[in-house]
Amino acid sequence: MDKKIRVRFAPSPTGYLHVGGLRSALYNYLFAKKNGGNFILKIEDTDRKRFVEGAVESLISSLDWVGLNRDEGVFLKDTTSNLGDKKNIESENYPGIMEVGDFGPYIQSENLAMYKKYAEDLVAAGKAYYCFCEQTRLDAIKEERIANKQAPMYDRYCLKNVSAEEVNEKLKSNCAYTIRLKVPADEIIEFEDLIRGKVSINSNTIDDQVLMKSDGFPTYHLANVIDDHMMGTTQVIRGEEWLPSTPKHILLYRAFGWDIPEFAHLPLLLSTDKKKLSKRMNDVAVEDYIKKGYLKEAIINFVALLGWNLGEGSTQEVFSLQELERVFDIKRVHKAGAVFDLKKLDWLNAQYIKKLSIDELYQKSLEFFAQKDFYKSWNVERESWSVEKKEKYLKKVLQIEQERLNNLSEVGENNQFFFADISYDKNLLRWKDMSDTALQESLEKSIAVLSAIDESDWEIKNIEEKLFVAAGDKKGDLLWPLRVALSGAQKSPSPMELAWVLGKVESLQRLQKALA
RNA sequence: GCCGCCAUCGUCUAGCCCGGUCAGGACGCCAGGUUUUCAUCCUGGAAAUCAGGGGUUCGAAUCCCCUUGGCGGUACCA
Repeated sequence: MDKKIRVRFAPSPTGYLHVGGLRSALYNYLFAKKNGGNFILKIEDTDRKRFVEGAVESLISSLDWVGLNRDEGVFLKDTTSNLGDKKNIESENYPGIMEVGDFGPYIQSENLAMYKKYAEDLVAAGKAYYCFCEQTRLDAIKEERIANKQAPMYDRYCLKNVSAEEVNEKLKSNCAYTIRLKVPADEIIEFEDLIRGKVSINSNTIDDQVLMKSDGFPTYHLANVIDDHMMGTTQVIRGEEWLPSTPKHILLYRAFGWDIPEFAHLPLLLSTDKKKLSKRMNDVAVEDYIKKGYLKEAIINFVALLGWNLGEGSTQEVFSLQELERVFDIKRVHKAGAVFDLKKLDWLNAQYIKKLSIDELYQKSLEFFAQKDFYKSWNVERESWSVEKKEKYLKKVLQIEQERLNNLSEVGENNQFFFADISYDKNLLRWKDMSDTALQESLEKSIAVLSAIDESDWEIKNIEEKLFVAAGDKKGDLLWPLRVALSGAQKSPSPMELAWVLGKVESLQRLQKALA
């Protein structure tokens, strides 16, 4: 019987969650769900130089927003209520962060003593050694090796020249030290990657990796292996940048005598210049996409498709998270890197916006309306309106805009005539080479038609019907001037839609103005 | 430099394992249509000599070898 599947997403708090990280998280999550396993979030914060204040919280809230729920690991304090009676303790190092589950700590900086102990065990077993070399010496040998066209590796000076007594003395006198892995020579290290198949590397090309830094923190390699083992991680699913260091990790698992998890290395996400997507470039933080008004469904769907597809002749491209949980197969993940191209995201987002109910669209749009100046002044000018009346009006606007929106931040943007008085060149009212009198007649006809419709019958269908009857086969003659009179714009939704949103009174007023 | 990974339309990709459809789909782009404009929607189109070269084979995107290119790693960063 196989062990219960346990996978984890393990970001470093060096900034916001970016799309590459989101994809790693998503694939881990999907793998867990598909296989009835646990999805865990741990934090790899062993590098205090690159630590960014608030990054842990930001990482978690992005993950939460997108809906990748964890079974264990690190949570924001106010989101732990639905986790049942799992062990639940407050983080030592991060206020407001909770660690939930039986395999903690889930934050590496809270586990320092353990890493140190295991590193020392390795030394005692002769599989690692103390190194007292200073950075200047390290830099020098590196330079020399590069000059000689050799791989810039550590020369094992401390292993060969420092005796056990000397080590003890230096340790006693508080000399700065690191602990290095003693990498065996002439060994072919081989492993089966879930995505790439067999990968092998000669141990001679692996440096004696530092396991414990002189500041008392473990390096990624040591900490990662130890807590993955402690957490019972069964599959390590991570970015391709880790592929070359996997043999080091395997060596460590072996040195400890532990079971080696399976590995899956995801292809990199590339920017349009085909370079690894970097945080330096804009538009990589999940938060940015949230702010721009992308729906989580679209982001998830898009990211899932970057390097994965259903296959088996299927051409399906629109997937819900729930669907992905059922059909995701890590074996179908691509090997090649994928360029992160926004065009398809926009299209997907538009698809998901169209699926929203008006209530949902309204709820999601409010915060974006609130940022718009045209909305703010409209809101002030309508202070006599009840909250319900405003809501009703906005929902009408949204109903018209729904099929025109690529993202929520565009809301109202292209239809500001719904919110403000309009001004336009009177010539715009003219349909083709219509004469002045024809234009006047057209506008008067519209006024007559709209006036005759009762407020209670003020529906798009009905308005349209009446207008079409009045227009006969010369629709442009009636509809174009009406549309411009209502919108003041060259491009806009149809006149019936405009009239419907604006209401009878305002529509008639705008028509009168056009006539004047 | 050294080590490793990868390679099908502009982009995401199907097909490759088990050789044999004009190399299929989607986004984007172009054109036309859908009871005025915009959007939606529909239809059609351009778009990859399957990185290149050599094999194997009656036949290769698919199997083998070489080359090239791209990317990643080469830290007391992750």
